[in-house]
Amino acid sequence: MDSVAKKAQRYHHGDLRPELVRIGRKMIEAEARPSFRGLARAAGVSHSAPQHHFPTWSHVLAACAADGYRELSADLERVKANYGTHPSEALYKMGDAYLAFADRSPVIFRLMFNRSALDVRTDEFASEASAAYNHLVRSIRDTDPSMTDAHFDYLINSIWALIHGMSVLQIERQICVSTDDGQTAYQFLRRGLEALLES
Amino acid sequence: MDSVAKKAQRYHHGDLRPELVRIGRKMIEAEARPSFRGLARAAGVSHSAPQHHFPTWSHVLAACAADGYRELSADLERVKANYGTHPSEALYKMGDAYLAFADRSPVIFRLMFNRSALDVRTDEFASEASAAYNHLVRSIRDTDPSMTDAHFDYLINSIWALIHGMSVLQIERQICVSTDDGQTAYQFLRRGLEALLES
DNA sequence: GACCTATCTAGTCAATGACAAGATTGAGGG
DNA sequence: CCCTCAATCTTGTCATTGACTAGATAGGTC
Repeated sequence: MDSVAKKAQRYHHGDLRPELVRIGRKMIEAEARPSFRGLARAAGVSHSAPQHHFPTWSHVLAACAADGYRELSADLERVKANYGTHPSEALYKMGDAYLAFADRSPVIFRLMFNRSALDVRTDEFASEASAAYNHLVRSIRDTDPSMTDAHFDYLINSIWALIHGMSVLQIERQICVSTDDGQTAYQFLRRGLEALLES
Repeated sequence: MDSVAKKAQRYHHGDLRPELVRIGRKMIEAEARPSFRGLARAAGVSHSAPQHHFPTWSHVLAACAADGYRELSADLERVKANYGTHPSEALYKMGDAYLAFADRSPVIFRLMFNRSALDVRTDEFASEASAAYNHLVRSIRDTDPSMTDAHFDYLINSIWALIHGMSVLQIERQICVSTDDGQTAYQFLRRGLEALLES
């Protein structure tokens, strides 16, 4: 009997919260109607056991969204570590990592940017979201450390908007390519980022 | 007794479907947990009356999303009518109209770009979405009728991504302004569009 | 006027979210 | 080592929900 099933047989799971987040992320991604009780079933515990870790289903969604930001942060950090000495290239590759994350986890990605669905505000969510954002901030600062605050404001908002928007269009399957020269969302994104950095 | 209440007293409502979409849009925007039965109550009919117009709740969501596209199209068309002789200016103002629509109806806006939540595909939704998109297509074509298809592909995707992304950041309250010179999302958007059009 | 179809009402059932009460167990202190 | 307390679980309950069904009403057409 594997470890998970064995744990399910014990009264005290011992590590239920992180397990619920891990299973929750999968369910939210894969099922049309993920639910609190479905999550409990998938974790092998009684229907209200998760409520001792998450008061409501909205708290589960917030925890899963925070976990999404955690993963996105790790992706962005890894890219920066590889291209740290080429700030513009780092930014293009961070955009690509953002696109790839959205492709891998489209439902969580949408949830991460849906303050109406996340009707609970948790510190965990806020701090993870902020950490991810700060990777982008530092990367843009690195492209020109002497830029004015006003120009930085323009760049951070327009660059993030372009990266985020391209990710949304991609997961909504709205990227339009009429020629057959193999242009991709990443190539459009890169050219757009180059244009914004030059402006 | 007003017309709506009078209709509610009759057995045959007579115009229930459009009424359900109108009420549904309001509910989806205003309530944390809009539901099929809540919609029926708000319309003053029995709990399963709406099912004769919408087989499932997902069909209600799809109809409301299509209605959102209908309204967005009207906004974009109105802007084009006013700035038709200045294609670039028309594009900037269409971006502003897009931002304004997202501000007015953030929940519907998110729903319109959430293929996972819209697990039914209706012809109505597809045609209204396509009509809205085509306003953008024509507007970009108008800025330079001689542009190549490959350049057009780059422009339509990056411009739409920038406009959409800026709208998402705005309704998620993520537009960051560190200076107090009154810069707005529209100003960032406009500068970004200028940069993309010049690239 | 009869018939048919569209559109409604009323009912049913399984699943759900949230809440409550009690059971189990792990950790800490005496 | 034992006791206590809190954390974490199980079981149960209730109102509401989505989807489905059966029957009632009424508008349109022939």
